Amino acid sequence: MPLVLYNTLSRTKEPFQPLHPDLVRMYVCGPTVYGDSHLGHAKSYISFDVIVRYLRFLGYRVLYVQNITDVGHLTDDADEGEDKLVKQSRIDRMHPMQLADMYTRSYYDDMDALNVVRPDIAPRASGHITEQITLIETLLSRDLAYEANGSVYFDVPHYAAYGKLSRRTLDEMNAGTRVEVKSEKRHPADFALWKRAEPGHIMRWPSPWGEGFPGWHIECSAMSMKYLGESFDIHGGGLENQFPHHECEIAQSEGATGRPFVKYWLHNNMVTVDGKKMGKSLGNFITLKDAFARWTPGVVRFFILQSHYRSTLDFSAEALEGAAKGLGKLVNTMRNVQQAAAANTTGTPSGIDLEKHHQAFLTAMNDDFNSPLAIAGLFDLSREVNQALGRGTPLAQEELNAIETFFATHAGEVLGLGIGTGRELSTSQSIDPELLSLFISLRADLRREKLWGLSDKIRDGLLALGIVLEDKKEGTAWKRVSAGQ
RNA sequence: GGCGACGUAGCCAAGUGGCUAAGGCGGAGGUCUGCAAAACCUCUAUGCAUCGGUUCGAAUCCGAUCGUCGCCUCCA
Repeated sequence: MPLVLYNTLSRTKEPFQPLHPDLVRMYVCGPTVYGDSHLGHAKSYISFDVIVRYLRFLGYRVLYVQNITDVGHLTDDADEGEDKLVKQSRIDRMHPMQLADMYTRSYYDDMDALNVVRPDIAPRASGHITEQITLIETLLSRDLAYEANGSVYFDVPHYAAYGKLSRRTLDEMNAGTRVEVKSEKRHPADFALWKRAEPGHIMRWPSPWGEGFPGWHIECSAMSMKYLGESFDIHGGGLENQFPHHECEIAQSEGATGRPFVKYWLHNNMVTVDGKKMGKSLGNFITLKDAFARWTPGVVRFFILQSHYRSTLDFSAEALEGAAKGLGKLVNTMRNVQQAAAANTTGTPSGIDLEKHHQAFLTAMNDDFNSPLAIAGLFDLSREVNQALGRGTPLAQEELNAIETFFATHAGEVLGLGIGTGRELSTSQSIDPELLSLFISLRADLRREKLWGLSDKIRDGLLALGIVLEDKKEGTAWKRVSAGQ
């Protein structure tokens, strides 16, 4: 089955056909950097990370652009609304750009920990004011925008296709109680392309309409088209950006170019807590830095990938603990294979059909990136492998290597779980392996003498330091306390 | 008020017309082990919010009802 993906534009799964045969151009809405990232950010960026990784795995060349929003958006629709970055910087007594830089670094720290591949281009809104002004001028010249008191608004009633992504009509929006009529706007649905800066406003740039700053949606249109062209393949983002943000992006972009903007719109669903959206407004968010204090980044990543990107994912400590155990099982299997391989024996084929598992993985991922189903397949393989290892008859070196490669590729690289790639996404501090092997050797002597009390003292003592010992036929293996503890 | 989702075992979560409803966690029992740990084996939803309907056949399609949530203001 070829790759199909759910396109919000059509509300159906469509076969994936990039505009150019081997090149995929993809844009994902990045964070507004005025605070630490939380689990919701992780779900979004891990989801699109796996999509990028999988497309590359399929052989596509992917150009991945993800912006950093450092201009901020207004906290409300009124003229006196304050830029979130400016507001936070006043609270923190920092320059807005200092704040933006601080949280940009914080964001990448968290994403690096989660093994999220960095975008190929990470443009900042503040660095692309010129491009945004140019785009606004184009819209003005096309009579799709108008100036009012130093601000510029998009003229929504003059743009017929408005609403095609979110499937809303202007009538419906008129009926809505939450769209306020602004005196400057000709129509309640009109949205700002450029805002006049009031005297105290710190973030301001010169423009043909006086000093001001860009509106809430124009940056993504300007930057995506600058780096990916007027038409590109995939645009991703959180579900809550579908309207108005992405609807406005389409209007601005297609209004300016007259060409289709994006072929596939992908939206990830949210992380919930007790069934409610995790977000800044509710104050129920868990920052990634807090989460990492309790679970390793790998566990967080695994937890997120165990549900589909278009499903909501309910956070609870119990669910995270379950994910930690599950990931530990896969990591153990990998370790078992590596230990068996280290024994360097000649052996017999186990009958494990890796090609079958590969096909199952492709089938799962080709169906709109069904990572939970793909992971279920990894557990199936894991069980087969452990059965084979426990059978007593050693496996051939080549087969063990093939299994190791399979895990390293599918779980480690495509899903980014780090398994078998030498990068287990663990935060625990390292322990000297040579010192450890001395203890293990000492304990082996004690066990030979059946001095169980002393040997158990070593095992318990190491456990207290976060090391688990496992006595096997081939000898004693050790590992850090299972991922996530 | 408008628009749109979702409701599968104690928890997380696949499955969207057809063998006995994936997988993980948890739980019960067992094998292995000096004891553990790890691993493996067996069991753990006659049932997919409820009630109707369509169909030879529905968790899957349609309708109603109940419940939860999202968007309509910045938000991944």
